[in-house]
Amino acid sequence: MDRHRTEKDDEASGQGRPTLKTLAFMTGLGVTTVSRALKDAPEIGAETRRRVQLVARQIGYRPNRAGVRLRTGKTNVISLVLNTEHEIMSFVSDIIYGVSEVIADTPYHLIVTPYSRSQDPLDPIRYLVETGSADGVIISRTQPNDPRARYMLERGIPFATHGRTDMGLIHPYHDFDNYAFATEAVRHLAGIGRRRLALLAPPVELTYHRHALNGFTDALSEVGASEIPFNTVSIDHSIEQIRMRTAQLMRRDVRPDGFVSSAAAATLAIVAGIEDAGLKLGRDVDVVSKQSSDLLHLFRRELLVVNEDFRLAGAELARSVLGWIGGAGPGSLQSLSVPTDVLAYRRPD
Amino acid sequence: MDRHRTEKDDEASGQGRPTLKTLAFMTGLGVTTVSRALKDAPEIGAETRRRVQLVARQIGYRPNRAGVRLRTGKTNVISLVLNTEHEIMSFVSDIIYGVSEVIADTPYHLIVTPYSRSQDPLDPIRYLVETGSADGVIISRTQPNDPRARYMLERGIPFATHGRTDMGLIHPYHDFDNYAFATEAVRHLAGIGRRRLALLAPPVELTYHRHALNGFTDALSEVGASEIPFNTVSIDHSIEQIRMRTAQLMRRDVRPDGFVSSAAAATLAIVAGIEDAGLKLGRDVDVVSKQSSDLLHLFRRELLVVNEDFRLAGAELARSVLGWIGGAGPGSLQSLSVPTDVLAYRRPD
DNA sequence: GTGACAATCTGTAACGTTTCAATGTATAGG
DNA sequence: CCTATACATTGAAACGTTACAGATTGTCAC
Repeated sequence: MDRHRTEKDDEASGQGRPTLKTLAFMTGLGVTTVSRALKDAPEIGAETRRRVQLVARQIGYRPNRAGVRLRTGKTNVISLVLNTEHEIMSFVSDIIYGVSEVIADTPYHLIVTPYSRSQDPLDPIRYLVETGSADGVIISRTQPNDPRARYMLERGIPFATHGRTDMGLIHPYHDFDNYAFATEAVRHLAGIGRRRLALLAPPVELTYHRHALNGFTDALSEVGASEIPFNTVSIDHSIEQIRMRTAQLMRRDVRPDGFVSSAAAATLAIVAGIEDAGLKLGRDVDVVSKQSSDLLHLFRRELLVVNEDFRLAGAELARSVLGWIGGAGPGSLQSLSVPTDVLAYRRPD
Repeated sequence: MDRHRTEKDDEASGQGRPTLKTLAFMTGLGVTTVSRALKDAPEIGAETRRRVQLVARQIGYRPNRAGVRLRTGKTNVISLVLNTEHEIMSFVSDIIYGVSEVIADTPYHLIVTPYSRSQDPLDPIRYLVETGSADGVIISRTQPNDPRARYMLERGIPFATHGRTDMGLIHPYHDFDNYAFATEAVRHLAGIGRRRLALLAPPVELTYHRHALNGFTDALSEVGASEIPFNTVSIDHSIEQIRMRTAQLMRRDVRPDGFVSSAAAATLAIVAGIEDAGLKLGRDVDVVSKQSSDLLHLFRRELLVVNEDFRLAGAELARSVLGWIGGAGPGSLQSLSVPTDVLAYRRPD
């Protein structure tokens, strides 16, 4: 009764997911032929090919990922590597959605590989590469001299970075033009009469700190305004810290009459700090801020905003990785997203 | 020269990732023994076991996922199924981080499976189940009669829902107690003298719409306040729509003097609408809002907030799915998160 | 009619793992 | 001394796929 079922070639094969064997049985062909027919190999007769593909579609055949992966080493996986503590909130979901959009009609799956502040950022990358868990990787918080990018270049695994590196090595990236953002912001502030400007920059270790800073200082000298140093905090600091430092700064004799802020959440803190010091936004001081969703104008109408589209970034990053996997040259997979103009509040219609 | 390499048993095996074969060769044992030794099977000698495990650790052996998956059907994957359009922003990242935290020291990977508004929400679930792509699934936007939960229960695939169902079927879930939130919110508003309250509820199709609504109305009659209907919009509507409707409502003769808002982003819109109508928060009207990160008080100090911890939700959901996969009873894997008190603004120290 | 050649199709092996059914080796009981 | 019994270890097969080397046709030139 409990003899183990031995029907060697399970001709019935009505049970479970269809496999190549199922298709082979149904079409009366060999497994190899079916496999090749499905991928349009040239040595398969045109009619056979059509027949196989028809049957496959009818019964809803889907290649078994484990089978493919074991045989070929191809995982059909893109890994998005994220820092669990730093990444700004809406950022993450938008990037994910952007990536999803692009890989939706490919066989790729998106896996999220997190790492915490305490860890070496290289750890998750090493894991992915050593275990061969992904065909391509997307990283953020890119540094000028980024060990992760270097490591993956050495190992020859396709990846794309959110933000640029500066190591003289070529790899795909997508970046927001933070230099342009900062210059435009400064010009705008100068245009409305602001003369003493402060920059809330990204943390120094990230590449775009320099971009923002260079844009800021270049534009300062262009318009003849002066900088009020504000580099004891970055957008990575807590809301409370930024708020406190801003308030301190605003209580000084020589205080800024304009801010450039590299992140929306930080802007909330800046404004709070300004108001803590008893000053008023739009009268005593103006703030230009990046934002990734259209919320800052609800917060304070006086804010000046520039939009950064993270969903687009996600999509571009995914396209880049897929492109590299597909054999395109890494140098041709780099893109820079141009900031919108500085936008003042507009009453909704 | 280009003869294909035939060294059948690659005794050298110094190349590439170590496999069971590598370990077998190094220890002089059979592949089977090694496999069993690594998983502490009882019929393996104690010393052999130690020896194998030592060597495995030394050379950094990691089981090949594709091999395991092909042989056993176990994917070691948890899938988080997300709606690409509706999910509120910070929501997603926090959930992901919560899940990550829990699966960090398990062999599980997290894959994100998105679906768009246009799609049948059942589509991604069907895909996952049919292709056997995950050992467990997490879904959100749970409905009272949820086809996805029903489907997965039928197929016997472990899952957990963010939010409860109401079909008389038992499955793991994590939920925020929105009934308690709404009652507390109403009580608080009543406590500061508010008498005509409006509720900005979740969309009707989601289970927690009822929870919030019931809590709201129950507490209304308890405190003897009255409801100003505000059900032409839900938190799923756009910022602009909520803002407009709020403004309309606030211009009526009989207008609310208190709001209960089920989402932070929506609250920004409500406040904007209130101010569009020329009224002042804290004087003409008070608003109690849920929030998932501590930003609303920066927005307007007069806001009253209740915190919902999505990271916790993610962690609980992950624990539930893993528990079910591990054989625990689905009924024992349900949890409800109790709201904080209603919090007024407190000046930072 | 024979050989050459192209056009199609097919069996075998392998990827790394686990399960099944043995195999071998001591130990103890008779 | 033989046999039962437990213990430790093992090879073979299978999961679904693809690469490789053949195998089977039919066609055509001579």
